[in-house]
Amino acid sequence: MARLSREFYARDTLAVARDLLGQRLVRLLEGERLSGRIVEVEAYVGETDRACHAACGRTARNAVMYGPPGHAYVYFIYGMHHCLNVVTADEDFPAAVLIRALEPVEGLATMRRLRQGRPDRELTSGPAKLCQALAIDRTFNGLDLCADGPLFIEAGPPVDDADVETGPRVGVRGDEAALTAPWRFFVRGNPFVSR
DNA sequence: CTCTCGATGCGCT
DNA sequence: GCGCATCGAGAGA
Repeated sequence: MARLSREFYARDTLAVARDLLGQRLVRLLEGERLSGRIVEVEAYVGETDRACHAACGRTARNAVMYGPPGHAYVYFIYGMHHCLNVVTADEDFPAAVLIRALEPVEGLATMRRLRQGRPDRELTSGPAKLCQALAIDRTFNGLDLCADGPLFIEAGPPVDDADVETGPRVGVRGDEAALTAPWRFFVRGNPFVSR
């Protein structure tokens, strides 16, 4: 399967979020492929989105969101967790899609080890869980997903509109618009969708 | 099953 | 200092 192109990411963020469902996130770890099917994402769109990390303008932390599309934006949260986003839309417009859940496909044994023997259902059913299962940390911040590197997204079988469900984003703070925007996209009925 | 709460590092006000 | 795009343990039902 082919690696997704820069053009895929250089589109409207909500369209990218929708289309990321069904694609394959791949992590190369010591020669092994760890991968999963993307089943849940959330869009964060520009400085007017009060839940977006760029809501207060550009800082050192969110600078990658202002860069070119197709790069990883990885941040550290709650003193112990990492979350993975992919940068979308045009350069200088801060937007990204948070990868919230995967259905594990390759490298299950290694994922179980990295997740300290948690049940398979809990290997990648959350944004910080999947980073732990795929050994993704801050050193991946700014990584080009379109280049020849240890982290990328491959094309997978598309998800039919009938199987896509949307809703408000999980765990966000902000104004009324940020709390109610239906910018969470997930595969209906998939057991690896968070909560 | 549901709910509550503590852990823990760091960027930003 | 404050607050965070979370997780998992523990308690109760």
